Amino acid sequence: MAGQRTRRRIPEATVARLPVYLQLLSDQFDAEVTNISSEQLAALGGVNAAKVRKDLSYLGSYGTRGVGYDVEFLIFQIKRELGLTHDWHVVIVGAGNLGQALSGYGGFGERGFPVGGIVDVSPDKIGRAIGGVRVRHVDELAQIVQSRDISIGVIATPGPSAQEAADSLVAAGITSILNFAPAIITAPHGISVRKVDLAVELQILSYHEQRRVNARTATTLKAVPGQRGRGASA
Amino acid sequence: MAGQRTRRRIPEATVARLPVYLQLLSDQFDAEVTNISSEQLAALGGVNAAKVRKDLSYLGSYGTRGVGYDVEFLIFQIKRELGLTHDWHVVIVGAGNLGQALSGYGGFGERGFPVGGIVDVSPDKIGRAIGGVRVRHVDELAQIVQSRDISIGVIATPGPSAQEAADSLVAAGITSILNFAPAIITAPHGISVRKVDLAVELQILSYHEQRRVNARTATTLKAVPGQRGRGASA
DNA sequence: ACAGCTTTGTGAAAGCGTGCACAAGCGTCA
DNA sequence: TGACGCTTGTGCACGCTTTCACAAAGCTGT
Repeated sequence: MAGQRTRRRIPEATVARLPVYLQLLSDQFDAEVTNISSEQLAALGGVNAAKVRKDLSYLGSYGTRGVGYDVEFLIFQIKRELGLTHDWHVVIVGAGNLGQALSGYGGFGERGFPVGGIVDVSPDKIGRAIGGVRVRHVDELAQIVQSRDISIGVIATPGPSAQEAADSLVAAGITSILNFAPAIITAPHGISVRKVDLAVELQILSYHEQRRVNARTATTLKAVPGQRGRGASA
Repeated sequence: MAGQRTRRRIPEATVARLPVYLQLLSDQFDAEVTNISSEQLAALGGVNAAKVRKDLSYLGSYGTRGVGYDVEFLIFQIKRELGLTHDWHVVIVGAGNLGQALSGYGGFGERGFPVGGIVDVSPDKIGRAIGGVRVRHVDELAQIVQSRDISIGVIATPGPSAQEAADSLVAAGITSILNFAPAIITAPHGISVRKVDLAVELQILSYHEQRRVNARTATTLKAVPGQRGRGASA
């Protein structure tokens, strides 16, 4: 029965891992592997096997004890659960460096998210074609969204314009937003928002590098005495 | 590696939020706000005020009760903790679509992570200049890394080449890797690895869209909207 | 049919992260 | 100087996530 899909709620942490399993399984499928155990899949993904099994168990009991999982069938089930049985067109707001980079990079279309439109406000960007898609004015957003039944918007504007872009997307009828701009945006309840900030990722790495350096100098100096309180090292 | 440093360890979840606070505080500083309360900062970031205070408390006791935090001082402390008191050059492996997009996008340099080099294996890419940096052969990686004292590498190759790229980076002396390729890579213990997969983010959004659609068709039977978005409220 | 080996699916425990609630501390003003 | 109002810093409880451990279940060979 088809109506069973909404009954179980999949934890957010699991949802975030399903695409990874899908990726790994697709690689295996291409390598003509037809069956895989949770242990093998865990090794490929660098995670714990029990976690893999628990994650997959949210989809249903699709494994065979003593054998493992059928690769092709599991791929199908994950795709179904993630809603990847059809393409989702996306619309990109912002045709600057980042927007051009994102739409020029073919990765979206290849993975089931073709670019259905790009909009900007700047007259000297409108009309240009990027990655085969013509840049249109942001006022046409609602029309673009409706004509292609688009529900996912990508924000690739500069930080200060991000909230405005989000408001436009919501007004146009978008229900999910992927925000690449370095700014926090707010959206009405019921709209899914995710943020990817390339600089933030680098800053997190920087923190670990920083600690590495600190640890190294601290080891050289051996135990630094005193320094009571905090914020001593400058 | 020597025994675990007992210097205060900041939880990973907090480390991931510090760059966000930094961003917000910088905006406030530009707007000439000199003092801010945890409540205000929380509102800007769409998070809980207690979380903000707890996060900031890992840096030290830099707030003033009854008053709040000094914006400029807090910016400095976060930067210090994240190791952002100086620029970190990065080297990009892969000069294809994604690599070109990343280095052409000025966002890295602006935020303290200038591109110190780009390498590829393809002869027809080597020698070309992208975003002011000349593409060199991957064999020159170690030399590039050492001459500029680079410790962060960015992988922008196709998925199948990602592990090879990672191995090259590690061999060249890199200690942190940001992986944009759609593949899981493994690195020796002690190397920090982070993965950003644009398609994965979209797939997570797709899951929520999928549920929305299912929920809508199911509302004919049940009147439970059960909406769960991410991100902030106003 | 059964013994032995493999692997799943899942309770239960342990580990983290989040948010509440409040005492402690600081500034202000009479 | 003392009382009052505001905000930080943090103990504690709760909920989500991860990991362990093992019974249930399937396959193979005798």
